[in-house]
Amino acid sequence: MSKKSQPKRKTERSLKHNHDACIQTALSRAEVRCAEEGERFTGLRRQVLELVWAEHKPAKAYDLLKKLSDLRSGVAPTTVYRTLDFLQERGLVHKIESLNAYVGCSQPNAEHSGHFLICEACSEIKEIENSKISAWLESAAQDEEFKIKTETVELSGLCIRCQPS
Amino acid sequence: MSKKSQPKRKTERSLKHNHDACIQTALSRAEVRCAEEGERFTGLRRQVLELVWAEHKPAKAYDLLKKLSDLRSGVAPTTVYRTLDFLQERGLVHKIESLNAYVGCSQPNAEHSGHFLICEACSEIKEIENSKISAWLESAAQDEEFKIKTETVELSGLCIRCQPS
DNA sequence: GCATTGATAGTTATAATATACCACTTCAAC
DNA sequence: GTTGAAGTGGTATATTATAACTATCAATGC
Repeated sequence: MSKKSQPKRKTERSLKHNHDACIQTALSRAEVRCAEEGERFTGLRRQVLELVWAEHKPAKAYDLLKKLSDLRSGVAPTTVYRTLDFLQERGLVHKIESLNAYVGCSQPNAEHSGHFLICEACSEIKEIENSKISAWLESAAQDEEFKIKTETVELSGLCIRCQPS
Repeated sequence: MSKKSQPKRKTERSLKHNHDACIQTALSRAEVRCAEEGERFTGLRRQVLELVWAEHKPAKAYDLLKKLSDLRSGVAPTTVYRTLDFLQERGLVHKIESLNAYVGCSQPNAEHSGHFLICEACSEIKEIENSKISAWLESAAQDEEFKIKTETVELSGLCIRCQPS
C-alpha cells in the first residue's frame, strides 16, 4: 500500500499505529535480550510472545493456550505457564495481577516491575514509563524503612478515548 | 493483667501491639460503617471479618473457609467469597491482587483503594496511609489523560524487621 | 399477629487459574 | 558420538472463583 493512496486524515486504524511493526520490534528486542543472557529464543517462546503481543490488551493464559494449540501440538497449561514464566523473568512480558493476564513489555529489562494504566471500557493497557513513580514509591516505603523489591502498580479506569465527553 | 506486672523492656509480643484490641476496633468500625449504609452486620459477616483480622497477614479465601467451617455449618466457597465481596464493597477488607488474599482495612471507607507494603519474609502486610501517593499517581495518569477509578499498589520486599543488618 | 418481600445464607456444581511431576527430546560443549 | 543441561510433552491435580438455584431470615405494612 503506497503512501500516496492513503487519505490524509487519520483513520481509526492509523490512529492505532502500525501494530505489525510493533510486534516485529518486540520480537527483535526479545531476540537481543535472550542473546545477551545466553538464553535460547526458541520457536515456542517466539510463538507465545507473538500471541501475547497480538493486541495491547491483556492476554489470559488459557486463551493463549487455545491459540497456541492451533499452531502446534502437545500444548498443555504447563507449556504456556512455563513459557510465560521464562518471558517474565527476562522482562519480556508482565503479569497484570489484577486481571490474571499478561501483556508484552516494550522496554525489556529484567529489573523493572512495570506500571500500568488499564482501561475498564476497552481493555487496552498502557505501560507508563514514568521514572518518578518508582522514586515516589521508594520514598513512601522509606518512611516505613521498607525495602521494595517488586512494585505492582495497576491503575484501572478510563483511557482518553473511553471517557464520556 | 496490671501494668505494674509488665516488664519495662519491650517483649516481642508487646512490640507487636495489643492485637485483640486491634480486632475489636476493626469490628466496631465495621458495625458503624454498616449502620451508616443501612446494611446488616450479620453473624457471618462478623465472623469472616474477625478471621481476616486474626493477623496482619493476608488471609486466603480457602483458609478462611476451613476456619469458618469450625465455627458454623453449611460453609461453602460461595459463602466466603460472597461475604468477602460484601466487606470489600464497604472498604472493610482489601484484596491483595498479587497474592489472591485479603487483609482487613483499618480506615474503612468505600472509596479508597489502599496501598500496601508486603514483606516477602514474614508475610506481614502494612497498609500505608500516604495521601501523596494517590496524588502522585493521579498526576502521572493525567499525563496520559487517563481517569483513574481504582488503584492497585502492592509493594513487595522486606520490612524493617526482616532486613539483614 | 401474619403475609409479603427483599436480603441473606445454604447447596450443588462447575469454571477458571495454576502447579507438580515425570519422561522424552534437543542442543551444544566436550 | 557422548553427555549433561535445557527445553518440551504429557498426565494429573491443586487452587481460586463463580453460576444457578433453593431455603431461610428479618423488616415492613397491613
